[in-house]
Amino acid sequence: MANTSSTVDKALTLLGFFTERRSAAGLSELARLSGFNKATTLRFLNSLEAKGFVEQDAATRAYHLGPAFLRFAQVRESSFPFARAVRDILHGLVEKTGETAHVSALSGGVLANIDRVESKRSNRVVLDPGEVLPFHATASGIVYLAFADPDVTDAALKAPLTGHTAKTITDPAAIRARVDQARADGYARAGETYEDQVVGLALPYFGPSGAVCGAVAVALPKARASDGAEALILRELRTAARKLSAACGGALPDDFPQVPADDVKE
Amino acid sequence: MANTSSTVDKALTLLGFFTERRSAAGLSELARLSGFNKATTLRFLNSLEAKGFVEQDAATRAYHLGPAFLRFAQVRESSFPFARAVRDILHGLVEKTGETAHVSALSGGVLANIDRVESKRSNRVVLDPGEVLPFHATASGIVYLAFADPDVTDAALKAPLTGHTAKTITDPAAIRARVDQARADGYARAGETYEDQVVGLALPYFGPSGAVCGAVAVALPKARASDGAEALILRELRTAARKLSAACGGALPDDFPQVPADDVKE
DNA sequence: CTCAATTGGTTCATTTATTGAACCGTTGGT
DNA sequence: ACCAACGGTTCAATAAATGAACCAATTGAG
Repeated sequence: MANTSSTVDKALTLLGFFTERRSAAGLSELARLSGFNKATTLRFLNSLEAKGFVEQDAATRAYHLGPAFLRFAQVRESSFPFARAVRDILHGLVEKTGETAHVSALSGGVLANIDRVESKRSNRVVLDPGEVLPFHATASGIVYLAFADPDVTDAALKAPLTGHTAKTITDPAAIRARVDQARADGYARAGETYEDQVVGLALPYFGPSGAVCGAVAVALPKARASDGAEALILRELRTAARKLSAACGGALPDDFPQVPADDVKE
Repeated sequence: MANTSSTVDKALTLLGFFTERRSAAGLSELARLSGFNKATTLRFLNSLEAKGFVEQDAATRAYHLGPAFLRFAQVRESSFPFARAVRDILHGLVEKTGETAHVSALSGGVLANIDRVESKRSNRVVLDPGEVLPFHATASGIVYLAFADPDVTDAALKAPLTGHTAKTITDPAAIRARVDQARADGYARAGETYEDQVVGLALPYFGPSGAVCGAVAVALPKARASDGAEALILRELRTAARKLSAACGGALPDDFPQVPADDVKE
């Protein structure tokens, strides 16, 4: 991945520093985060602002994501009504499983949450929309790598693997084993590798060319992760992955593994 | 405004060529539209693609807006839940007036539709989401200019004013008179200046610093544009503009003109 | 079945925009 | 009054953007 070293590339990375937690940031802060010179950062911000990708708060002088995203999200949506489909599918998953569900997609080299619907239970898993999911520490990431281009997988495993909990696996060889397992199983399971007390189950979904687009996952408290519950979730995830692939104009591959055992009653 | 001629600026303008009508475009087409060299255009597209701002269809090789917009729209929304408020307000307007309503915002130097909800009547005005509204030919544009910074207004009137219908006003002085009128009235009306047989009514809404953010408008077929109907619409638009300003963290200015005559019964 | 036109994409010398250290004026804390 | 950190500006040095010419692959007409 490294540095493609194109100016627009750099400018666009600035946008990636805006997250739910840090929804606004000042010039110096962004320069520090990005490693760019302050003058450079400012020029980028001005360009981004001119096109509505960031906005500057007149009072605090801090920058935040601009209204262009509302507009372009609309345009994309009108020709490619994906967000709506995702939303419906997630609601279905939450209703059927009772747990928090989320969908991620590869966007700019990272797997990022596209949308999420939370469980209605009081003890539930909470996720940030737009959150970036580390490949090695989440079920979504593992299952994505399992069906991704080998180059992508290699690149992801070469990157530094940061620990998130005591159980996070950071040995590339061990991750690779999990990835291979996920490819054979057709799903991935992550037990407390990203957040304590949280278990994740994920399936991939595919685009028109048959390439993997992202993952759909359910996250639940470890206490409720019984075999029966997980089997149910995997069954629901499979139909969700199928619908999601359809919404992208794709489909699950013909040789995609049956999920729990084989309860073929479509 | 002219051309700041920064590389990122140029790259970002490519995104503007994707509209509801032209949701995908090939390399040559984009190069033609933008006037950039093919090589340049390709480099831009590659950078944009690397960050998820465009995607390339594997089969047709055409580009379309990427999933990054879904993600960033989410992030922006989570810290600044505007789209949701807009949607609710528009539904309210459509219910009360029976006509198509839309909200626009300045984004990248142009006034672009943020969202729209169509009337349920069979004879209704149809709008494209993400559509760019010409300042001089729409009620939204006029009323925006009326409350915008004088520099912005001057710049907009210096740009070439293209005709859209037989009734489009293209004389800068005449437009300026309309703008001044709109500032005095607190609203703008455009009769068939953008689309034949369509009348538009628009009010501005304001952000935290008291600066105008965009416009909220109702568009209806000329045949239904009776005085009574328009008065009702203006009344509803005013409450919509107030809510919308609140959603931005702003408010209508204290000296904002009362709309129809004065039916003060809040 | 050819020919010509158009497509997406590549190359590389020229040029032009990008870069960053040092700078300025403000602001906010002590 | 001080200092530090802020947002923003300047300008020579330099690295990156540019674009005409060039491929290879489709496409469509005669």
